[in-house]
Amino acid sequence: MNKFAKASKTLHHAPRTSGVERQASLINAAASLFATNGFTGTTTKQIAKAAGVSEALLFKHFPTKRALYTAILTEKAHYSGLREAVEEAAAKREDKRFFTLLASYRIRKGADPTLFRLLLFSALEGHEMSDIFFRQQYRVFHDLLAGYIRQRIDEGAYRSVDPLLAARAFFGIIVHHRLLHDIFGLPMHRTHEATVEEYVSLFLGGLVRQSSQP
Amino acid sequence: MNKFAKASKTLHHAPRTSGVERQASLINAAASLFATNGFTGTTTKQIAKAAGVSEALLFKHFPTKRALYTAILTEKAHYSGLREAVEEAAAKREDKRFFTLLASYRIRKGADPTLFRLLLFSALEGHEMSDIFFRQQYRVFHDLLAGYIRQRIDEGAYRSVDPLLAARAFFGIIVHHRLLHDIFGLPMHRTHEATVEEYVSLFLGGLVRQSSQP
DNA sequence: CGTGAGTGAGTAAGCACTCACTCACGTTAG
DNA sequence: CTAACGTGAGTGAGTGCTTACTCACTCACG
Repeated sequence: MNKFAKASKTLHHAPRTSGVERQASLINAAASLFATNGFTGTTTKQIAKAAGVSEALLFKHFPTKRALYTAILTEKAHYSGLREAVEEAAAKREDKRFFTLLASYRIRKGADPTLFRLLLFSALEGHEMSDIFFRQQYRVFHDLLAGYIRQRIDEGAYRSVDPLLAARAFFGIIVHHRLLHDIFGLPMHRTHEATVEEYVSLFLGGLVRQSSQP
Repeated sequence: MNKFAKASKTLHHAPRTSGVERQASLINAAASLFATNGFTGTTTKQIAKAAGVSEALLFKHFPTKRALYTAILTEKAHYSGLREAVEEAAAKREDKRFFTLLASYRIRKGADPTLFRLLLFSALEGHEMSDIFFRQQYRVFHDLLAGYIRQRIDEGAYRSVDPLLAARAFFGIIVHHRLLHDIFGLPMHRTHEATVEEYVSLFLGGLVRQSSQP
């Protein structure tokens, strides 16, 4: 990581980068291009150019274009530490906070659509890593959500719905929002926060007015 | 349509097909391939083979591969006559039927995922016809739904929610269901009818139990 | 001076697309 | 009734270009 100090010795010729750094920069460049143009829509020439190296070097690091794609999906499959915060809200039975956390993790200012696009492309194009990528990015929260709903039904707090379908419904609202705005390019019509609040309120409270006058 | 009678005259050489028929068979073959592999993932050779003609003939009908893709999106942009049935339910204020109709139009036995896949691919790959295709396939019902919800809010039947967001939430549940099953290949865990009913009930009634005991 | 980062110049296969051509068939001139 | 003809369906064999991938090679650095 202290390569820069050494690099100053040789000014005229480019300083050499370590293998892991180069690999990372190739993965980043490729991920962005694959997310934009898909697997078949991206050429190894484009990737090499974006990473600032020759195509030959790309193939020194990854034996095939497909292997590079696989490496990206494997690397990007890791998720951030949202789970802990969500589980805390779940333990305290803070329903609104629980759902708001889940929703605003995906609906927020400056959320990067790269992962979402990669996920969709990999599923549509039928890449072999698609399943694993899907499971890691998606299934984790899906199961967490379904488990919480089941628990709250058992406690009598929620209506007796199908927990799996309810979880999918909530995810549907969120995922669809991203589909509309990140993929189809629809403009936002409310702020992220107001949108999340409305979605959560709708999901928890439903649409039909509960008769307060009998 | 009586080409086959004439065909019996000449056995050794293939009977000729009219231009419009050939065009239609090319569009069908191409639509299926584009839906499966995307635009860049499909070759003109594959399309020609699937339609049973030479590549040269394909280019007699469509000047470029892109023109063929555009022709498909234009043709497939038309939707069936669901709107009338939905508007009838809306006029009668049959809430449950209204939402069930909309949902079961997309969630039903043997629903063809081709259109959905084409829509997703065209949006992801950024084709110029994507917008029009999206509008025709999607926006129509979206606006219809938002309009109905707004009306029912004015009549005091629904809670005072944002009609646009509510419409998107409902569509989200449905679209996400198709995403999971048609694109990600998740198995169904209930019947189509039971699933639709649960989704509609969830959307209309919400998740949280309404306190019947004060 | 050995190791490994890095590349220019390939290669064979595949790509979208073209061209010169054949042939089926309905129309029409003799 | 037939023969010549025009039109349009249909194709085999290309075209130039791009693709994923390779190889022989250079050179920076510990």
